[in-house]
Amino acid sequence: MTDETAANQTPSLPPQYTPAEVEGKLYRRWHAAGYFEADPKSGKTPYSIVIPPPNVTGALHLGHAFGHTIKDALTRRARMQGLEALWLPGMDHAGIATQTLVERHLATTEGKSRHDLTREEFVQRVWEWKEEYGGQILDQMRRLGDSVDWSRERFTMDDGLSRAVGTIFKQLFDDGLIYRAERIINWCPRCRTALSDIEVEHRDDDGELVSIRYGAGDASVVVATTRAETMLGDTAVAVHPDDERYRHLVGKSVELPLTGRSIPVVADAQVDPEFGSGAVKVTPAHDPNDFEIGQRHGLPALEIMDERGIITAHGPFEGLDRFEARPAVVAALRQEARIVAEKRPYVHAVGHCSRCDTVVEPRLSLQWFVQVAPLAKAAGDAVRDGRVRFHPPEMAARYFEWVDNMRDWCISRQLWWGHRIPVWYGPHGEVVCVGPDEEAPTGEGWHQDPDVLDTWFSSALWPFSTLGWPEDTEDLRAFYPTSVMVTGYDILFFWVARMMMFGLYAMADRGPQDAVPFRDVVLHGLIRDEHGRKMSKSRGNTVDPLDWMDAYGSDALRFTLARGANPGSDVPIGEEWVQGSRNFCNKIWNATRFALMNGVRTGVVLADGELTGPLPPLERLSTADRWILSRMNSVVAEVDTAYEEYHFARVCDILYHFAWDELFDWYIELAKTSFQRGGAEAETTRAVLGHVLDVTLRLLHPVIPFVTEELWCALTHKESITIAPWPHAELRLADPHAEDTIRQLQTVVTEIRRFRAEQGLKPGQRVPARIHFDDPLLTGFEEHIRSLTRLTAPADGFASTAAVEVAEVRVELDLSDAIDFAAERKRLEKDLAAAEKDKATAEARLADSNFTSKAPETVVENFRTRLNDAETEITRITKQLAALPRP
RNA sequence: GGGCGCGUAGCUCAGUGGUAGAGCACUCGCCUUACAAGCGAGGGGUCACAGGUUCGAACCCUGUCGCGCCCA
Repeated sequence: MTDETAANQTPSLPPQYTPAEVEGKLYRRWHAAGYFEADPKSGKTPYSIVIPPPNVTGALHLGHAFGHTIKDALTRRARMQGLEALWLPGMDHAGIATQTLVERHLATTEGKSRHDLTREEFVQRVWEWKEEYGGQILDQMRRLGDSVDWSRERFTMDDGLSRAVGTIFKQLFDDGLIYRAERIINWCPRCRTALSDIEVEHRDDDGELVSIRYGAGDASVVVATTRAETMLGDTAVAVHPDDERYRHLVGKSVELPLTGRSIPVVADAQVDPEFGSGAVKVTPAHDPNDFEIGQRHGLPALEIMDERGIITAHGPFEGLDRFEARPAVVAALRQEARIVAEKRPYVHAVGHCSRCDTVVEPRLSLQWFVQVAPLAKAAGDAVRDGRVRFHPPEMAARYFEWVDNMRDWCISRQLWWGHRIPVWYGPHGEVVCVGPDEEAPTGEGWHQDPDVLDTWFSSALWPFSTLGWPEDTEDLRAFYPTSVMVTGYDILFFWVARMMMFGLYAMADRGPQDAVPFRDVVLHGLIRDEHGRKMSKSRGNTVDPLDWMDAYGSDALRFTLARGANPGSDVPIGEEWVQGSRNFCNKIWNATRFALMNGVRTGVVLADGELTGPLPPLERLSTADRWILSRMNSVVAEVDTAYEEYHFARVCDILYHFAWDELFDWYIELAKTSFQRGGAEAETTRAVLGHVLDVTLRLLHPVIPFVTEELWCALTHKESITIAPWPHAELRLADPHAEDTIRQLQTVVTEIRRFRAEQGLKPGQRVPARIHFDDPLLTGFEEHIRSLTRLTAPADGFASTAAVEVAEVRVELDLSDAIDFAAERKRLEKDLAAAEKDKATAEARLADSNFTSKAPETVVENFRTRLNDAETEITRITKQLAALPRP
């Protein structure tokens, strides 16, 4: 192919990459072609990831974008590796969040509450809301480029997944692992439902600590509380059995102020005699510790608040909200001179609802629980004996801390939106759990439990319910266990631990090795702003990922996120970093554009008509060609290693520097000389550049799918990089000699450029020079060196006025009279100082017999070489300095 | 109170026994025909502090100080 025809075929790419012009188009093409759809019957080794289901009410935030970038990179690479890759998308129904949203919608549009509708009508409204407004995150996933299998999209309230919920509930119930009990649970008075322990966030808040005197005279005791209003529900005072101060009171009664009631003093070892007065008030219906004390001593549990947090105890406080009642009770006590001390502010940990931030109220309530002990034990063991691996491994410590100390899981929620608890109660106290294929009992007096299950109960089934469980489907057989679970460490307990418990339980018939829901758990960090601060609305530093995608492209956002993904640490991100990634994409664009403009294509046909595959025979290649192939080969291996360690930051870093600094910089600059010379040399360079670009684009594709697809198709004229094979390392390409040679070339060129810069020569200014090669190594590169350093051939009347010496290369330049001797002296003196310092370091080491006798020979040899090189440098520079005119 | 992690260039972070690195920012010079979203050159660090192990420590051990997160 001649340069002329090549030029004619060149598609004209614009000089800037415009993501908006290609992203939508490419995603639609990928989807239409069905590249993302997995086939359980392909016979290929399966690779599967289920998305930790985002919330149906949610919009994509940077945390999602981050996790999705990682999952997509893993999936795309697996697909290119020839595995049967499945990334399964979907959402959870987010019980509390969705119900709250729809209730608010109902209130503002129709002025109704859900109680104005029947339960069925309300649930119907939620479905309608979901159809109209829910799941905007799914479209945002398309923007990001997620290669998910949309044909398998799932929703936790779907029929299939609901069936899975019913099935496992029945199994757990029959195994005695689900039970109903009256306990103190975490209650959100705003959501008006029970919460599990992990849906409560403990935070230090300013409160008050009030010390109150109960009883009078000898029969009196002081107790302290941060929730004074709960004294209305006190049914005892407790002291430690060994506490001498109160021994005389144990078994007696004291008068409870404001109520006219008299309550007993009990001795209980749970009381800490060191804390406060050593005596505590006991409110069994409104405090978990007090509940336990109450159980032990047979105390009544007196409820004084309703589900909204409003006081129900008879008296002047009835009808007050708990936070209004608190100061009112204190004031009343003060009037009776019962307050002996008050501390404000008193900072203490307060539980808040993780959904709405309302202060959680411990409340005595009849709820359903999962008995977690056996499940949690199995979940811990699977990690302990290596069936499931954590990345990074330190994160397993947190996991163990949780599963080894887990309390029973409260799974009932007082909501209408969700999976209704499949238990019926009969007229004579019957309790019947009804499985999915069973008939519910009917007749007078039978009714179903009104509550629904915790959303996380259904999310915990996700790795197998989405694949068809409880049916024995092809998908389930092929894709379970899934390959990897990728999620933020902040939701380790919500997802990973519970998916482990239920996976091991439901899939137990697979045997211990294959019952696990996933082989690897990758816990990534949290997104932070450019100063490492947590992103939050109140801080005003949140960012909508769509804004950055609009401004810089999805690839730029993805690359920035992946490049920040150092295992185990949080990921700071700022707009300038996204700009930097955009610049990188643009650089790739222009490098490929340059290649195409120079007739580069993949698939080599040599001038003699010989078809050689991707590369010409190695013996026909130049040193530069062999160098870039050797480097490429190392990069392929390094990228694979980094992927296997889930070290995405390193993947990006390796590729960024190889692409930009080596391929797009040095190799392309050297290639310019080849292209200029033309002929066979230009032809092999075209072949090599085409191949290395092809491989580099494929290596980058999992992280930046759009720009790589657009360019790869232009370069190869093939169908899609999405289904192109993942590159593999080839030992035959390793060429240490070529790498050494180019390293030397780079040093020579850099030194000449440095000389030019320090002499104040303009980059464009041509300077006549004579180049001597004492060593033949770089002889063939004279033209390249001249081109890279703007040195012209010596003409008549050439007069050497300055020289640059590097290793075995001496360059004499004719600067006429323009030479700046002071700058030159400065440059040489700096080099001399560096060489002398190096010499001193090496000498000191080698003079130490301890070092020379104990250190490995290669290390000692290394220092000998350094010493030698430093001495040579010193001699050379000293000579050059002496030749300079005196300042 | 228990556990985990982190203190490296102005900023954000890699590096985990053998000559201290990157991106951004900064200084100087360039619109050199792929790219100014670019090119060339340069400056910048007692690797938190104190001990110890080692021929050799940013790296391993001990302690101190500071910061973050999880759990109670």
